[in-house]
This record gives sequence, structure tokens and C-alpha cells, in this order.
Amino acid sequence: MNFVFNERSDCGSCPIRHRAICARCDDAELDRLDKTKSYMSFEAGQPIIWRGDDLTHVSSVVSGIASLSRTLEDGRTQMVGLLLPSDFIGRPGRETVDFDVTAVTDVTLCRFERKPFERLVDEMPHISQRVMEMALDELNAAREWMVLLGRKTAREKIATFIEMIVRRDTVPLHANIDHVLPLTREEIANFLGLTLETVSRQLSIMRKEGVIAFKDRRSFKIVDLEALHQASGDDADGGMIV
Amino acid sequence: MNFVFNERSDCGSCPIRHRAICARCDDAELDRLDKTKSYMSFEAGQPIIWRGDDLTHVSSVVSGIASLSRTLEDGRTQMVGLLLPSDFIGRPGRETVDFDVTAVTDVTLCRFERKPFERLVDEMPHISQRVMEMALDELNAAREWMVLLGRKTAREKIATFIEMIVRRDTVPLHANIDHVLPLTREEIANFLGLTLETVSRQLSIMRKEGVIAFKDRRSFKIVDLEALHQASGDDADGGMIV
DNA sequence: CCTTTCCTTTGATCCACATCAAAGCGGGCT
DNA sequence: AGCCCGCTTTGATGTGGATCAAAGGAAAGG
Repeated sequence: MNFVFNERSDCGSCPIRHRAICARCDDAELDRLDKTKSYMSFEAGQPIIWRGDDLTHVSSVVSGIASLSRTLEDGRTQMVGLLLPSDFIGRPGRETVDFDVTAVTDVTLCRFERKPFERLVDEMPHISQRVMEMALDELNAAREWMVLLGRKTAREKIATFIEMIVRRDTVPLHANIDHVLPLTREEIANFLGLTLETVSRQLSIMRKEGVIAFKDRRSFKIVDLEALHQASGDDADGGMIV
Repeated sequence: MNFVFNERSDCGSCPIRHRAICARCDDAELDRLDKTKSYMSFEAGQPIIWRGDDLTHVSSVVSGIASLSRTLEDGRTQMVGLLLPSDFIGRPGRETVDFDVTAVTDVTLCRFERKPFERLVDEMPHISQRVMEMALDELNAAREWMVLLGRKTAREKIATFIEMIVRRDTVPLHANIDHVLPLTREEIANFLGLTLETVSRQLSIMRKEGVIAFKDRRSFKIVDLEALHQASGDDADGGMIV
């Protein structure tokens, strides 16, 4: 199942130190966080919290990937976000959880009890400033995704998704690296508002067209970046056409 | 076109004083905001800012309704939010605008130049705390909308939309008030990720079924609230079934 | 008052994606 | 090695909503 550990691993050497909610904190503030934080890990596939549960803790993803999703009574599921390292889970000031959170890969969280955390938010402006920034960024990403869900075709959705993956792990630009789909076909479908069959078909089509090339079901290379971008339906580079 | 006014109307008597980004501010802080704010109004239908524009100001909606939207090259448009009084426009720390903002009705904004505002955010924790809260609420709403866009049927989308309208202006619960659709059929379609014909058809169907009754194209009454809720696809009251 | 214009409704047809169905295939376990 | 089992691919068919088309108001302007 999942396990808890509480070691005093130093915030200073934390992999998400400079991107998470603590990014703006100074050493003194970090000490204070250090005292109240605890870690908790989950295995791939395990639920982390369910919608409706008491929001006892807020947390940051330290490593791994988690998903945020909602399932309607009849089983239709929509993923509403992927939580990557440094992303924040929870809403200070709210009593319950609004979406299901699930570990997609093995996940480790850095957690704070909600009530004490709310005090920290009141007392340490560096936290609310950073959470504000992060929430506004997430909001932008969510809205971008709404355009995809509401108006893009299956092909455009897939192309946009792949471009997102590629963009995320292309540090040395232009390098033709192997990329990995972090999700199964079904999870991709739930992320894009499609069925798994449509996802599979569109990936096959793009493979046959020579846009992407699969090494196995999960890992692939980009063959034709230009064509991929064309297919995404997003304009050249942020709306400079008109 | 649109006009600017800069009167010293007092923040203390502002209609959004207790819900906007200034909600947590004390009198001294309010004075400081008062000195830098300015008002600007737009007529219904006018653009307020375009995607890609320099983000020179951030603002709060004081009165009226504005829309946030994105249009793809070929004209497909998706609305990603409705901005109601007290809602915030802009992202401190960002140079350009990411979505088109348009006045749906006549709109008045309370504006701050971005740079000075960023200084206020750093110096007045009550602002970042409030913006954080508001952004997290918006984020939740956006995610809820993603479920609608990705997984709901046309009928469910329409029912959810109407329920949203009703919920918004039902203060005296159970009163069978007249409600007003703030949007044209086409705008509703862009909000729900549908076409205007589908919107019109679904509204007609619900009218014929005796779920709602129209007085004219814009104003209507709820005839069967239970049926409306059933049609929305949302479960009883927040996931207590399982 | 009539004309124009914009919005809306309704009808007919089409098609992208869902749904239903059945094989492939790779990896882990015995 | 051989057998599952979960994931994925591919095929056949169905359908909800898009698209194309036209006509019916209601408000606005001359």
C-alpha cells in the first residue's frame, strides 16, 4: 500500500525548493516549514484523496505524477489536471476536497496539516504570494485546456498533448530525444475528453504519417515537429497573426 | 466608444468592497489603493483587451459582465470564463494578456497600473492573500467547467448552464423569479462548446418538456427545478453516493 | 409604417467520434 | 517455456451534434 515517513530531510536540499510554495521563503521561514512538514508516499495507481473527503492536509508534489479528476455517476471521467513536482494540492480555507487525486506514477508528497498551514499563510506573506502566482499560472493552464476540450478536434487534441509532453522535457532544444507518455491510452482519453479507441487511432494515424515514431507503446520520438505543431491547431507563436 | 472617468469615488462605499481583491484590506490599506485606482467603462460588445496586448493594467470588474475567450485561427471560439462584479483581470508578474476580454454588458472596471500594483502585492499581504483565495476559487470553477466541456452532453451542458444562472440570482430561495440569460445563443454556444443551433434546439426541448418557460428570448422561469437538476448530470449534492 | 438587421428557431443532411466487438502483444508469474 | 492479464490496436456500425439552409420574429432606423 502506501507508507509514511517523517525523516528530517532538509528543506534546503529539497528538489522542489525553488519552485514550490516555499520558493520565496528565506532560511528562517524555511526552518518553520521544516518543523511542520511531513512526507507521504503513494504507489502508482493508488488513490491519494477522494472528492468529498475532509481536507485535513494540503501538500506539494515532491516527486512523481498525480492526476486530478472528476467522475460522473455513470462512470464518465474527466481529468482536470496533471500534478507534477512542485504542484500544490488543496485549498487553504476549504473543508473538503473537490476532485479525486490519484497517483499516476509513484508519488511523494510534502504535507502540512491544513489548519496550521492556514496560520502560516496569514503570517508569512511569501507563501501567499507564491501560492497566488502558482494558482494564477494553473488557472491559465486550465483555461488553455478548456479551449482544447471545447473546440479542438481529436487530432488537434492529440497533437497538443504530445507537444505538451515534448515541451516539458525538451531542455536541450532541438535534441531528438526519446519522450515517454506518462499515461495509458485510457488516461490520455480522460485527459483529452475522448475515448481510448480514438486516442489509439489518432496516434496510429500520426505514426503512419511520419509525424511521430514509437519505440514501444510508451516511448516515442518526434519525426516532424513542424507537422506536429501544425496539427495542434495553435497559431504560430501566441497570436501574432491577425 | 468607451470613456474614462477618474472621480474620487470612495473605496469605502464601493459595491465590491467586501468581495474584490481589497476585501481583506483595512482602512489604511484602502486609502493607499484609493490613491492609485482609476475607473474605466466599456459599452456592451466592446473589446476590453486582446490576447497578446501589453498587460499595462490589472483590474477588477465593478459592474457589468465581461467574457474571457480564445479564438482559433479558423474562427472557432471558446469562452473560458465570465467575469462578474469583483472578479479580477490580469496576472501580476506577466507582460502580456493571454485571452481576449470583451464587455458582454456595459462594464466598469477599477484599474491599477500593473507595475505599481506588483509593488502593492509585495508590500500588502492582505492583497496576495485575497488574490490567492480568489484564484483558487476560479481554478475550481474552471476545473468544474472542464468536466462539462470534456464529458457532458449538449442537454447536460444547457441544464448546468441554466442551473448556474438560477443559482447566481436566487437569493430568496424557492422564489419563482424571472431569470435572464445574460448571453445570446451564440455566446452561450461559445461558453458551452456547442453551436448556436444546438443551444437553441436544447432550450426548445426543455421548454416543450415543461422544465423551463420563456417570457421572451432572454427571460425565463424555472417550472421544474428537480427535472432541471436531473438533466445537469451532477450528482445529488457533492458525491455522497458511491 | 415599412425596411433592415440581428437574433433565433426549425428542418434536412452529414460526419467525427462513440460504441460495440474482436484480435494482437508484451511482460510477469509459475 | 507457457499462460495469463492488462493494455492496445484495428474493424464495423451507430449516433449526437455539426453543418447547411431557410424562414420567423423583434427591435432599430429611416
